[in-house]
Amino acid sequence: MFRPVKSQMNLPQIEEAILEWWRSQHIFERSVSSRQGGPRFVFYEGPPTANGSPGIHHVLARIFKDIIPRYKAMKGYYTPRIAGWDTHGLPVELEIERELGFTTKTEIEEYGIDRFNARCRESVFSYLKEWEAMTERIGFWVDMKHPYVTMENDYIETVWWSIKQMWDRGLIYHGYKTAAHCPRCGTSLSSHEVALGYQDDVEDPSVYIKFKVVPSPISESEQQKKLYELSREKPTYLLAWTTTPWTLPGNTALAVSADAEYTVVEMGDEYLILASARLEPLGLGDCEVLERLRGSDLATVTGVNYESLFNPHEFNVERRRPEFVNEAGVSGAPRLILQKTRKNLTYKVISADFVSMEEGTGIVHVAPAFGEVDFEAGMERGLDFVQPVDLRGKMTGNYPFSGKFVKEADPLVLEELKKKNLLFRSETIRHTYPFCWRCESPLLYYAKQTWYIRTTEVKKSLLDGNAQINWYPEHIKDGRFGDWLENNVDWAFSRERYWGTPLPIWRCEACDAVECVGGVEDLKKRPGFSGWQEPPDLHRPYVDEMTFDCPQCGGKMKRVPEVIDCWFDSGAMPVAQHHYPFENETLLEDGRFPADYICEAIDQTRGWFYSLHAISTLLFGRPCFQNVICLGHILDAKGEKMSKAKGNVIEPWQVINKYGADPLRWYLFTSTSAGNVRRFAEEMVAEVTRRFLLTLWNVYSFFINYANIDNFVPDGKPVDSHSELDRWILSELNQLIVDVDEALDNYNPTEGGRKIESFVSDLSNWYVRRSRRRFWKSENDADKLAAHNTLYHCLVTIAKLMAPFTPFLAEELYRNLVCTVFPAAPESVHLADFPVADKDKIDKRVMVEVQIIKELSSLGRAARSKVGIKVRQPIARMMVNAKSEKLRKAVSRFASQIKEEVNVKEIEMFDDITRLSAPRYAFSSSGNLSVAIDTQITPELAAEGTAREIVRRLQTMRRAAGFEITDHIITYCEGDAYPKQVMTDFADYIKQETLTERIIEGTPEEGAFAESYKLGGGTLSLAVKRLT
RNA sequence: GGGCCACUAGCUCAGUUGGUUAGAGCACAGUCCUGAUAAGACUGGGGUCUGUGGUUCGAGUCCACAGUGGCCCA
Repeated sequence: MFRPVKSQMNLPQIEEAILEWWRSQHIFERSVSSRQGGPRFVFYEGPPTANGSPGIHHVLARIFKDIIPRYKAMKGYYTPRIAGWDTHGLPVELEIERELGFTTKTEIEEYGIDRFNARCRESVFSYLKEWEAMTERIGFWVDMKHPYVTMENDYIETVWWSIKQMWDRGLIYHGYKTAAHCPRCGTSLSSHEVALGYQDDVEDPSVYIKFKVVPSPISESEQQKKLYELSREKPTYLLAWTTTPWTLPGNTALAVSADAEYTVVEMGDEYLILASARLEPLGLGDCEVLERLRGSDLATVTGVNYESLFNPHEFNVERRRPEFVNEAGVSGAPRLILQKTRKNLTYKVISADFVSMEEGTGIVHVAPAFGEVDFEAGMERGLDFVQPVDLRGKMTGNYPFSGKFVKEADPLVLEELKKKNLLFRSETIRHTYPFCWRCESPLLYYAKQTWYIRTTEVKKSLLDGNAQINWYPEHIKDGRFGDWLENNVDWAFSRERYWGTPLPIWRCEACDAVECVGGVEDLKKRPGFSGWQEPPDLHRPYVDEMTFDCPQCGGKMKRVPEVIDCWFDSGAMPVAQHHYPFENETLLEDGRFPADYICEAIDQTRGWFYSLHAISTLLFGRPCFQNVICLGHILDAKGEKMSKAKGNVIEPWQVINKYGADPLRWYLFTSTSAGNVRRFAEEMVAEVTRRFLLTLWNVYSFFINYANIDNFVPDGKPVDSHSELDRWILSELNQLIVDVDEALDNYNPTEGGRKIESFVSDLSNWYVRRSRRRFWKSENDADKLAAHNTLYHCLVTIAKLMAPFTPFLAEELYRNLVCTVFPAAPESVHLADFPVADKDKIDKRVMVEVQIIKELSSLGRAARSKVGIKVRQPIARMMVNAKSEKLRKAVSRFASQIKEEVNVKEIEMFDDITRLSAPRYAFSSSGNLSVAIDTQITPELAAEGTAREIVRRLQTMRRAAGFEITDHIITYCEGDAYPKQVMTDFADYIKQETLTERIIEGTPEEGAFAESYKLGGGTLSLAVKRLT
């Protein structure tokens, strides 16, 4: 006996009960341990930060992470899943800064790095409980009792080890990077933060500056020679444009486009040089043209020289020049070497591909201290580096505008240039400019020293490794991810912050020698080591206290101040989660590396996907994940990004509490492909529940109902039925197993889920619909048993197929269908094996035939509806055009099905259906199928129709009266002659269909449920009374 | 400014290697069916397959350009 089931379903309640049962029976742990000895399937969890509430996008990622290992476990793979938490990084610090009301780093340092970091440490798990609750509630099975945590000493130690590996191979260097810098907060901003603060319509100066050409007799072309002559005739100027006058003291080059044409024009007593294409836009089209030349004539090896606008030496500002020199232990790092004082300082014209002809003059002012392209050009060409602005945004040196904030210096700089007759034109412009998202100060691009990992060294290896990875969707591989790798630049991985893995590099205070430390023992055994504290904490400020003696000069070595990018932390998880190589030395050989599967959203191409791949390639020369599902983002129902400000954020708990986790899971799996952007609408979760989950539930409750009525007990043997209907659904079922297995094997839950949906629709709307009578009939014969067995087998198989998708519902079905009757069976569907298709049962022929039969039935119903004959009214015959042998066979095999479905007495094949005549026949056709129905209703057929009408009324009354399906009744009737006659003529039929023991003519007894109807042209009063 | 993805019915999505009249579900209207069903069936309205060119005997599908939206980078 199965546990009785109602046709209503309260999923949230069922799910909570199953969660409780899973917990108490340790089903997750056993689903892993029971497959020990099987092949390994390795999943890596990309660690979320637990200092914010999990959102709907986290649910999406976590269920896609979940489904594949669940499937693999059922396929016999040993698949432990370790949870992880990302605990470092700027977002954590910003949260604490906000709490403390800090806006500058000075405030943090005054507060104390120890206290600050202690607060960070506390805060990272502030939402841990909620994350754990959510993770469990949505059925993401992952070991949260033994997670890896990026801030733990062991984890940090492995990160140090991995950095040391790179260091030893010369892959780490100290270089420069241009970053957006907030002068008020005194810190660099990450690109994400910069993106938060763009403002449109910012008014800035738009000025044209004249740079005076120094005549040089050294010429490399005719044009250059001409230029020399011109510049001796009259003062000649290169005209450049800028919106940031305060950067002009830092100018050390002018850039032109090599292929573009430039013109020398006459302007009163002087000559100007600018791009020919910019003459008209600047209103200089009428000037007299003296010479035309190419950019490459200006930017020759020696270059046209021009006078420095502000010679830094005159204003007490340093002039440096990049040189590639070997710092002790650090190879090939560019350093900026101080240059000697020089009078009459001149700079060169260079050519560069960033020169635009769309704005300005076609000659670009280059200041390597400000701006990324400027800086890169400076490094490449060895340009001078002049930095006249400090980190607070104030002009240094002793310029007339020294001490002023850059924006305030702008007009003063222009005033100076005007005095020197170097200002050609001064206007203003409105454009987009970034501001600090916290304090709204204008951001300054500023070149700073940063530690780099030379990833470009292994670029080929990165690309080769990527070629071995299966990306879902595929286009990410050569698209977004492949492009990112193709354009690889060295990884600037240090951060001037506090709460992060400290960079394990120590520098000698005396001789500047640097050493990299690869672990705690490595550190402690250094000569003269001191500063260790118990219990150890490898974070700042404690690690900053640890010092040792310089092996070069014996001086004191102190750690450099930087921490590392938290993306490096998470990217090191394949080794760091196991504290490799300090523990688990066999990690690389014992099957725990690389991962078979990872899954995150698309933004991780430059985040975790990259950091994993880069670190693995750097350390081991091969990728650390083989298959990856890359999810698209979730937008709201209107296609807009969810944000707290817009108030369109979906709260996952609300959806789960209302509908349950499985409907949400099913919706997310099947609504669109994993890689697509998706719009989330709560109503769609409701729809999926109604359309699919409830349909399945009702098939299930239908089965339980009748199985219990008949005391059906499955025997566990393969179903062998002679019924064409059974053979059809079993064929479909086995095909479904093949399809779902293949879809999940190809990391495509969407495809697999949709196949299941379509099967369940067939099962409910054709198999059960067409089999109702077989379950309902009173004899317990072989056909009924076959029907029970077939439906049972279908439901059990679906439960197993759906287990990875909807683990709760699948469990509920499985526990009742299987565990109640087979005590020896695995007690959870998640401990069961994934179904294996019996391919012999797949019969394409029968599948095609049923398709035809369904279509013919539709046509029959359509023809009836055209002439207004209700389906309840039997008709004499339906003609089917007999176009092919295949069709004839299908019809003959399934004739009884069509007859019932269309409610027709006979099916006949007819060669030329068009010879039948209207109005006797009504036609309907679609594609190459057509049917005709006989519309003539004989009195016999009419009476039968009336009988069916009576049965229908009685059934409705039974239900309205609240009787059970199996209740037997007495039926009373009184009324006009015709309906009463029908009741008499069809008494047996009516009694059988409505479980009526006796039909009594006359007034019903007290307490009977009574109603009156107009039927067959007369009135009939009916009443039903339950027999006790 | 560059790259990637998407765009098919009011909404959510299918649409195989280019090949009959572009489909499904939801929603809407009418009719029917029903002792598993919160369902289902039939009919109907609703489509310049984002647009413009091109390749082809033939384009929703392939190519180019443009537009809109999303993401990433600058």
